[in-house]
Amino acid sequence: MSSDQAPKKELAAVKGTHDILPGEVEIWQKVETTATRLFESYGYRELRAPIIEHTELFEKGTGRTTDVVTKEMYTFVDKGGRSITLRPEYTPSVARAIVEHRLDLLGTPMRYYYIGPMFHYDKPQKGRYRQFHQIDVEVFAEKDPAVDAEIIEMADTLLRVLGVAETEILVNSVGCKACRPGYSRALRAQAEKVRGGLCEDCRRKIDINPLRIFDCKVELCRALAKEFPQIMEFLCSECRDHFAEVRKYLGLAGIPHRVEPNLVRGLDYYTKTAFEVINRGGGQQNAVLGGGRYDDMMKDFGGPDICGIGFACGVERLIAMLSFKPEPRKFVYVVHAGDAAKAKAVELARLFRVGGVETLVEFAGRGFKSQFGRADKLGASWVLIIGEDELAKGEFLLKDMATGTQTSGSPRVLLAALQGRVG
RNA sequence: GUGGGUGUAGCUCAACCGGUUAGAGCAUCGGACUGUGGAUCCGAAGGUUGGGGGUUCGAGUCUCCUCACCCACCCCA
Repeated sequence: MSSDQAPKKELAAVKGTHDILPGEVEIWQKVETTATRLFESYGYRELRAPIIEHTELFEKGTGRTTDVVTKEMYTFVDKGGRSITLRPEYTPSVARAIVEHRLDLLGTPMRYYYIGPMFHYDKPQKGRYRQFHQIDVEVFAEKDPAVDAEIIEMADTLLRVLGVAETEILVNSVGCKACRPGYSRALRAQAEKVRGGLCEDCRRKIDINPLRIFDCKVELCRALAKEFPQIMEFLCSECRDHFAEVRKYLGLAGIPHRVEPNLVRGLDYYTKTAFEVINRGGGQQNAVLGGGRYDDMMKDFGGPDICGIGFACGVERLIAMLSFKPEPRKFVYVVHAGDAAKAKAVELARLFRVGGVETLVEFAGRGFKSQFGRADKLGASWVLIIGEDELAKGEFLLKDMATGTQTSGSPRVLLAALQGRVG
């Protein structure tokens, strides 16, 4: 019946998902290779986890009370009766892999990165898609604040190397199990006093998670929140020292940042350091990167007591800020006419490719003129000409499309000339 | 999940107050031009006006439903 009503529906991409076509995919490749090289230079290694996990992993890891878990997961029952979820975030998968493979006993640094798709069942809008992509970085078993600064430095460097401007790094500490309850109580008490002035959502937040009142965009709420106690005054000495050290190392690294006492994270597991990179010029979905420390997550969901810290960067949001124009490719277009020339075209193209030269052969059977037109339109740097004369001589013409000059020579001579000129 | 906006050719857009066969530019393909690109000229192809119902003698136009996209709330990277 759906096919009667909307015959084209099955031929369209699923709502909130997108094809990344040639022309745009080069930007993705640039971002991916840049991030990969950068992270590897810090000693981080790629850890690839499956796209699907047991639903329970996110319920325990991300948190049963979070919006992500309660209403935004792609969850289904597989044929074996298991509840399976398309990962909404990556951190729980890495934690799971560590426990499953006892990576903590290997003695190797537990510094991992990954770039791949995540899934949220949300209503799509700008900067928010059902399948989106994240660059994810995680460090485990490093409780030293210097590592907090290290990954913030990596995040900042990634953005700078990619040429992203107009961003700002916000940092905060959200405390720990020892000190945050006290702060929550103080916050709740203060919020209760001004309950009548708060919006409906914020009144609900008073009981659930008063810290999230700081996220509200309603003018009056923001004004009232300014008078609320600040977490810095409530941090225990350990958290206070930790935060001071993070800032010290950020300062030594020359990383500009702003302490934002109202910065809170959406996921339950964060402790101590929380940070975010926002796009100043961006619209509503202006958080391009966010993360923090989660020292209790592993233990809380039944694993070993290993602390962690990490961040996730939204690739779509990152790319939206890029003005990067990919370099035009340098390649050879082979013009050929006749069966013998076609066979020779295939042979020489193979030779060129082995020699590291990108070479395109088409078989549409066009005339010479039309083939040159194709080569021009596709942006070929050179045209290799294979016709009867060339076949007879065993020497072929190579035309430089920019200058129009043609040189004749054996395939190996021509290849050698090209090899010096391809990037 | 809740609101608002927009859907016409591959792309960007026309089409009066509801009125004949829904047009143009770009792109595509072909020809002028049978071994040499960008230009020019000529031609062709391309559409169930997102889909479905309703009103009407007549709907791209009005109306309802639906789908998709965009924007905001919400959430978050």
